[in-house]
Amino acid sequence: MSSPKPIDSDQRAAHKGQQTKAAIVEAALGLATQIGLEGLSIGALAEVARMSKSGVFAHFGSREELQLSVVRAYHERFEAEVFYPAIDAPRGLPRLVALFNNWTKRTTTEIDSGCLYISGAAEFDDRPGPVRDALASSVNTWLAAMLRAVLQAKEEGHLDADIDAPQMVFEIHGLILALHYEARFLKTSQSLTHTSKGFENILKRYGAAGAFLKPKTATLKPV
Amino acid sequence: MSSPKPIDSDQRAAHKGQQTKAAIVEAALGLATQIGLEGLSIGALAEVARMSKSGVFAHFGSREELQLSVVRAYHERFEAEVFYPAIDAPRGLPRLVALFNNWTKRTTTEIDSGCLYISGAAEFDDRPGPVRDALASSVNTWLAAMLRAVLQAKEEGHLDADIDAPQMVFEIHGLILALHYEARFLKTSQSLTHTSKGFENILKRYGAAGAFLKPKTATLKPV
DNA sequence: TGCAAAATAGAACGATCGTTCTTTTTTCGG
DNA sequence: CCGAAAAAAGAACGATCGTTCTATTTTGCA
Repeated sequence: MSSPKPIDSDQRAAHKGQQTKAAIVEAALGLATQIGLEGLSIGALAEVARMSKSGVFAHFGSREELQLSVVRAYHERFEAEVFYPAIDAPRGLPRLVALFNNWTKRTTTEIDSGCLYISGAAEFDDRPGPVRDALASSVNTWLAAMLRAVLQAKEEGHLDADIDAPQMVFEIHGLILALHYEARFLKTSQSLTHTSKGFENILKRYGAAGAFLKPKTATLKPV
Repeated sequence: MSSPKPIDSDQRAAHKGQQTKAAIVEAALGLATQIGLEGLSIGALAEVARMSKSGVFAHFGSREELQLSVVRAYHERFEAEVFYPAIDAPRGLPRLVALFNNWTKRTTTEIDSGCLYISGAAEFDDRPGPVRDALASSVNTWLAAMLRAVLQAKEEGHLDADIDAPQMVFEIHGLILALHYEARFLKTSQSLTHTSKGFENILKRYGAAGAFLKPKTATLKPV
């Protein structure tokens, strides 16, 4: 019908509005990981972004849509930082280990900033709506990826054939949650060590041969 | 000096003010576990308690003091429900198992209401102040009790002599956190089963003989 | 039973919240 | 480089927040 509209919904040839919107979401992501999605206020965000309240608001139309944008941005970042780098590792146990190590590394980084999937779960655990759905969907996607990695490690013979894969993912998830809790809230110093050791224990119990853990100070020893 | 003042700081011969204050804290506890300590507003609390805002406020003098009262009340309840019933169990592994089972049971109950130690950690993890201190102190007290139970089980010979006790407590803590997260937020159905199985796995790995887990449907089988 | 003290209510405050509306500024293709 | 469209700013709204002050009601001992 009309003249060629800009089809780009993301980066390329981005108009001014899309650029500043991305910058706002970036700032909002920083605020939300620190003070939570619920604590994220448009006024405070405008101050950080050096804009007017209404200028910020216009990009989203509602606070809920802003929160959804933040969740989506966090999801993308999590994918790019934890998931994608790990699928370079060989299918099976190496990939599972890579996923866990990336997850641990990211959680360790987030000791200062906070994890949106954890703070968001606490804030929205009985507050139905699109934000809760988006958060839960992201987390479930990630846990499903972990489950897939475990199942593949089983198929490849890197783990015992009779293991309960969801059980293993649950235990791994617990390690990460304990790491975040004790390191960020309780400021326990040994949390990272406990997490690594806990993962080793899990691997052993589920039949992984050898030490597959790859701390950043040690070299990887393949089987 | 003066005439005999009422020495009672708690229940006995409580004046009207202390009674209603207890009732307010009770209501506040219910609100806070659902919507969080930060979400707890005096207006909403007054409505639940069927009182005026200022009437509620007068009992605490500040919102922060109200939050502290809620944390203290939660601590007492946690102690009464999880800790004290377990010290009836024999020192060593039975007591450790009892502590864990009580913890799990309480967390399961809290799937509908929420755990203040978990939501509070997410809300106050980088918000310094008395509320954060009170929360962290309570949690540390509880984790120290768990550590003590593990050490005693080691002394009694119920666990291997060379185990890393803080490591074991960390892993157990992870199970509870994963139970709360997956059951309350993700609404995963198998969470409780995964928690029990995870505890069995931990017990085995740390050298506990026999099945010490005591689910409510099965009978306890002592060694 | 009377009366001071304690407890509760009521009204109002400044601040901040999300949102709407209007106006001004900036962008960018013809 | 002009002018329509997009983007940003500004002001104001009703609501709610924690808190303060004053007035009213209730309590409980002498």
